[in-house]
Amino acid sequence: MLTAYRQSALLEAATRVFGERGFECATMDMIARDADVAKGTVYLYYPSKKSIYDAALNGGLAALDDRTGARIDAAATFRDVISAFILARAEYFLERHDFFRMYVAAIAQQVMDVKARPSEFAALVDRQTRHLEAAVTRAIARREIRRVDPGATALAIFDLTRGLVARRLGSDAGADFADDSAFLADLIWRGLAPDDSGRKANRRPATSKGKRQSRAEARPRK
Amino acid sequence: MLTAYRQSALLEAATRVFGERGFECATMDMIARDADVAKGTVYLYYPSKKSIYDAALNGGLAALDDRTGARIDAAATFRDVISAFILARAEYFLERHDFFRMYVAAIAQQVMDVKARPSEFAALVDRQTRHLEAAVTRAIARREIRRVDPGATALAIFDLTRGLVARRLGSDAGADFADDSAFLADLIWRGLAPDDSGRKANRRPATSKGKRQSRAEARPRK
Amino acid sequence: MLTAYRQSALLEAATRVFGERGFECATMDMIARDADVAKGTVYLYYPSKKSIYDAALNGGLAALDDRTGARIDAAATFRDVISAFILARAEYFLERHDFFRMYVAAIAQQVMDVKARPSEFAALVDRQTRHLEAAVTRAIARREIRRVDPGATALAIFDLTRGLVARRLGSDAGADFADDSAFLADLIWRGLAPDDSGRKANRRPATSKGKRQSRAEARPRK
Amino acid sequence: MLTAYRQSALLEAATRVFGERGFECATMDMIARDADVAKGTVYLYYPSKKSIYDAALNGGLAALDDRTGARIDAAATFRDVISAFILARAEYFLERHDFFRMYVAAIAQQVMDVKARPSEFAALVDRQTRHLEAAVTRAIARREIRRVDPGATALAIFDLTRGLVARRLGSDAGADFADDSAFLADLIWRGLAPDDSGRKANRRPATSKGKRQSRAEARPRK
DNA sequence: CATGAATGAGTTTTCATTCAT
DNA sequence: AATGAATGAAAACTCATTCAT
Repeated sequence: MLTAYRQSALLEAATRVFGERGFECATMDMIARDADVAKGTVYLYYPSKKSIYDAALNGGLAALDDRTGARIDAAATFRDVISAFILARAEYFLERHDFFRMYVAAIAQQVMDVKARPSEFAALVDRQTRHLEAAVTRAIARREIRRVDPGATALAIFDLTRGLVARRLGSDAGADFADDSAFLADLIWRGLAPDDSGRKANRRPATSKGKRQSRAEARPRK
Repeated sequence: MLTAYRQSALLEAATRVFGERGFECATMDMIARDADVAKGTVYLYYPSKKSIYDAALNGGLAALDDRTGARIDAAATFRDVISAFILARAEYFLERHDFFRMYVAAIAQQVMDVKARPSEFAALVDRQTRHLEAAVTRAIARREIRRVDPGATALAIFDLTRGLVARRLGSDAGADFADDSAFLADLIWRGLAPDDSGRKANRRPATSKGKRQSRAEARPRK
Repeated sequence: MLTAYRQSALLEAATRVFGERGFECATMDMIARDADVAKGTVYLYYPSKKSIYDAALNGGLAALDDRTGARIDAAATFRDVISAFILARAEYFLERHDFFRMYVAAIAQQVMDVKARPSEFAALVDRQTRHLEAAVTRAIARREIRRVDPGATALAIFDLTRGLVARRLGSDAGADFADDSAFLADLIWRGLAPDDSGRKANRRPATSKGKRQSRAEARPRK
Repeated sequence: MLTAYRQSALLEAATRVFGERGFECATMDMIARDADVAKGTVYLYYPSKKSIYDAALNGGLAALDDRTGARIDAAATFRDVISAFILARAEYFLERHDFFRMYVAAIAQQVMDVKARPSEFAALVDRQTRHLEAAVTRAIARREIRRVDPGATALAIFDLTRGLVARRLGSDAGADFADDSAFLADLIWRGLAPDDSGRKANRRPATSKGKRQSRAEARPRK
């Protein structure tokens, strides 16, 4: 159906425009023009500005999630999981600059709306770390890494990845991206190494066990 | 002078309003009302919405910088530097929720405006990691930590701190904040431990030396 | 022919929709949906929104007129004419709420458009009182009632009927409708009784003779 | 205060525009232009199109009510009450054509919105017949007129007046207005005359007593 | 210095009408 | 004949900014 084509063309246009100007500064007219249709046509497919925004954001996020999840599952060791997570996300975002911008803005928005009711976006963001968290748990069980809080660890990897991508997008170059991601993967891997033999730099044997709530973007699990 | 008083009252009001609604959704009227002056009065002190926004943002950022810098300088060991950085920033932000929200939105905005000209804000953000970067360099020289890229390391710590605070602000709880920050400090510290004796989890001796540009929020220094 | 069927189905749908929402708030889409055809199809039968509106309005009005005329003609005495007029109209409107709403709105609209060119609607409304007016004239000739201005009298009966129906439609009850219509018929009948013998409440022997223009909804006949 | 001046100038402009085009077709821009202010200025005084409409309608209605009430109270006999009611209203409306048009449209609208919740407008319309109804009740007690349903009677007078004015506004002339109103007053007066001696045209001694709900525009009293 | 009324450009959204299929 | 996707003009409402007092 042509409808499907229009729908996705509009979503792409919306991602472009929202990514470049942000929700408030984007206008429906810009989106329409970008998609080469008249303003009214956009409303044939999405009933409001908010709805096309949500569709673009959640759609992109779901795709990201699939990709990340698949890569994590394909990783043999936890060392590979870390790299897989960082690289999968970084690659996805680097392919889709505009979507990344929307994404960052949406995360920021979430921090703003303190009392926001649990949105689909929040749920998707949450899912993002879930996979990683599960991998951390498995790695602990396999003694690949020391006993750490899986949630906090997943979030740390998540935050580092986000920072990495943000910086890469800002700078024109992408040359030393491999170095940077390798550095982060290495940093985490070392930071999670099991407490063996005589290590000095090793206080606080981990964090307390009671804390499992620290969630992706901080929303309690339910 | 009364002028100074007004100026700062307006800045506080602006921080409150911008923090709660974001730049676009905040109105000059809200700010004026919050500061208990007439709308026109705001324009006596700041020539535009953007200008009062910038003043509020940069003012808060400068204060944060001072505080962070002082705490870092007071730290004896690098282990303490890490904690000092995380705690100084977290405390500042937790005291000033509204400012943190402005800050996060501003960072996001920066990611959005790809072609943004170097702003004062960008410069200030940059300065934030400078102090930390210098501390990393010193720690390497003192053999406290292994040879890593100081810039990348500083940014990693920076990103982790930001994520920590964002999560803390989102959730109502603040109980396990100490745990979380300790976990992160520990993770980094371990991750930076010198390569001694027989450690296994240790590939890639560091990252290449040529890369010093990876900057806070990624803009090349000028 | 199917064409005729479609045409009348559309008219019914239009009456329903216009009656419920008014001309401005009704949309062609609603009418099409109500008639179970596509939007474009409506335009195959009526060239514009206004035209389908007019067709629905004038069609309903013509039917009303036929019905009222027949009932008046069947009445033996003028007393019966009054009742026939009131009841014929009231019954018709009560059967077709939506049409009555259209009708009322159209009357109001006519009052609004001061400079409106003589419309078909105006002519039809005019015809409504003509029959009644003729009956009044005959009744006067037969000495059933005193010498009154037939036009003014017909309009008075017309107005009272309209008010009665409007009130009946607004309230849910329909119980005391018979009472109300009887009351009105009686009021008029008494008001028109010939000046005989010793009646006291009887000043001003009628109204002047020159005035025949007072027309239904006030437009001079042409 | 200038504010009061603006407020009433806007109300006048609104009455003019709403009276000429109706609620839907009137635009805020027209009102603003008519009042010689910018579009935004209207919103300084009235928060929405609906609100300025309501203010204009209810304001005009309240003034009408005051005027009518005063005139009725000043009437000595019930014969005078009838004339007073008709004339007071007719004069008011003839002075304010635009308001009358708004009024008629509002009444029509009420018929449309079957399920409309009791509006201020409905209450004001109701009040209009209350005064008259009370006068009818008094007249019955004084044996000036026969025993009729006061509510129904008041509404009949109300409807006749409305019809009269509507017709007068439509036609250019106003010449025979005195005649017409006198005719109506006479018609009603005769129709209400007490049942004395030997009158023929007199069936149904009035209407049943149980029916007091028939309300102006049909809303039950409370 | 302070005020707050006034402005009007700019945004979202609706819907009658057209026209290719 | 019938469809329904596309159009774009029009309208309510917002708000940064100005300026007379």
